[in-house]
Amino acid sequence: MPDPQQSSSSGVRRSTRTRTTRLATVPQSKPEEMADVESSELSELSDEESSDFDEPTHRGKRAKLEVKVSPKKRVVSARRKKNLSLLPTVPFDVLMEVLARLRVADIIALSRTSKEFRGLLLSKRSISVWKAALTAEGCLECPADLSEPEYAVLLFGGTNCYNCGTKGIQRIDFGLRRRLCVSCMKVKLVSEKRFDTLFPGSDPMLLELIPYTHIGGYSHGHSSNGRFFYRDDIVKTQDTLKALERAEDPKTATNEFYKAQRDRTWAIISTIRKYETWAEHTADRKVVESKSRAAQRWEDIQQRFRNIGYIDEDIAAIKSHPNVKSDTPLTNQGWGRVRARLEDLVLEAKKVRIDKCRSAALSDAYTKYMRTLRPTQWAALPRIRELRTLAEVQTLLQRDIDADIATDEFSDLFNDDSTLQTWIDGRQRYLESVIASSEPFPKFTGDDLMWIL
DNA sequence: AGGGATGTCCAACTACAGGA
DNA sequence: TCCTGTAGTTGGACATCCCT
Repeated sequence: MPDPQQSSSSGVRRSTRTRTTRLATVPQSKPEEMADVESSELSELSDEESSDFDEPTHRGKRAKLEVKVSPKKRVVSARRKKNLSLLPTVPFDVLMEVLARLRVADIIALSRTSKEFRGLLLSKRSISVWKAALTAEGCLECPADLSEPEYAVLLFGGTNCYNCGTKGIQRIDFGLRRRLCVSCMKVKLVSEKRFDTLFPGSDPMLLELIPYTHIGGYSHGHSSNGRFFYRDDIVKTQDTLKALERAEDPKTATNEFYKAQRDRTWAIISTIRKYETWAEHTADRKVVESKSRAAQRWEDIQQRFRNIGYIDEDIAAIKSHPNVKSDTPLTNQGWGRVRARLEDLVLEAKKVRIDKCRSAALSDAYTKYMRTLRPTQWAALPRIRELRTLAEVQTLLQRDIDADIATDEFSDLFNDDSTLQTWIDGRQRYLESVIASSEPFPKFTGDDLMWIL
């Protein structure tokens, strides 16, 4: 069977590692057991026309949660409830209209809220709700081997590993119809090369009945030429074949099973690329939308700072701050939370900028003053670094950052002789004291000089 | 020996739980 | 509702293994 998954340039480790497809998913986490239970429950849609309850999965645990409530109290509490618990009692047609307007992730979340909703949403008569939501989300048509709820859960049902429940698995393996974490891929995927070793005595033709992926557990997303099968799929298929051997007409039953499974596998494998491309485009769109929201947030934050008197040059200091880079739209409440933290940084940037400006103005004024003197007088003058230590200069530099300082004020520092003269006198006294306290120069002999040289 | 598959390391990124 | 810390994934680069 030709492999539609393989690119034409097979034989080379593809540089194009399969891209991560980040789709909108239900934010709440879902433990492994839930995934399994849900998977099995979703595998067959309920034929019930009403929203009958499913049997509790863990009777023991559920029993503890049951609280006996008198009928009277129940009525009172129901009236007081302001949650969604009464929603299933809304006329069916109305409810379907409402549900059909929800996002897929919301419908999944709703189906997980209660047995009533689960029963209702997994019943066949709710299919239109799922279809409408999937279409509104721009999804491709539901694959024949999946029900709409299964398809929805695969795309939007959370980023948990289908095997262990590990969160954050962004990549959907459309061949395996699962999300799998790296650890589970290492354990659960069977390379066709190792099939003989791991399943000794099994017919290799068995693999033609099972969908597969080209991304193994150790490939870090690299697509290889080999086929990787999900171990449980192999075991399940083996078990089915064994069961068929006990059928009335084993040969016919087995042949029919082979044909149906081959067709199903072919249908899956031949459409993988299509679904992957869709997922990539969706992920790209999500990134673009996220960037757009982040840009808007940045603009909003800048505007808020401008409104309270800061300039863009200072505001730019916070552009890379995590609170700014977020793509969450800026609300008044959000602004209230982040303002103090960000304003500290903007203020710090403003102080640095003002200090630089004043230092430059000081330097300019000093240079102009020095040019009024003879170069021989410069040696006695303080350097810029020393100048900044003078009390008069510090007073000027540390004036309130919102206060303007005229250029003349710096010039006046030097035009007033007392400022610099005080420093020069102090310097002179210091040098005289150093000379007075130092040892007289030793008298070197010729040998000493030779040694020094 | 060559080339593909597998494995390691690490920085960057992301989702999410828990706290405020 | 938002922020923060953390755990885990992703993906690039490179090393090593293994098959032909």
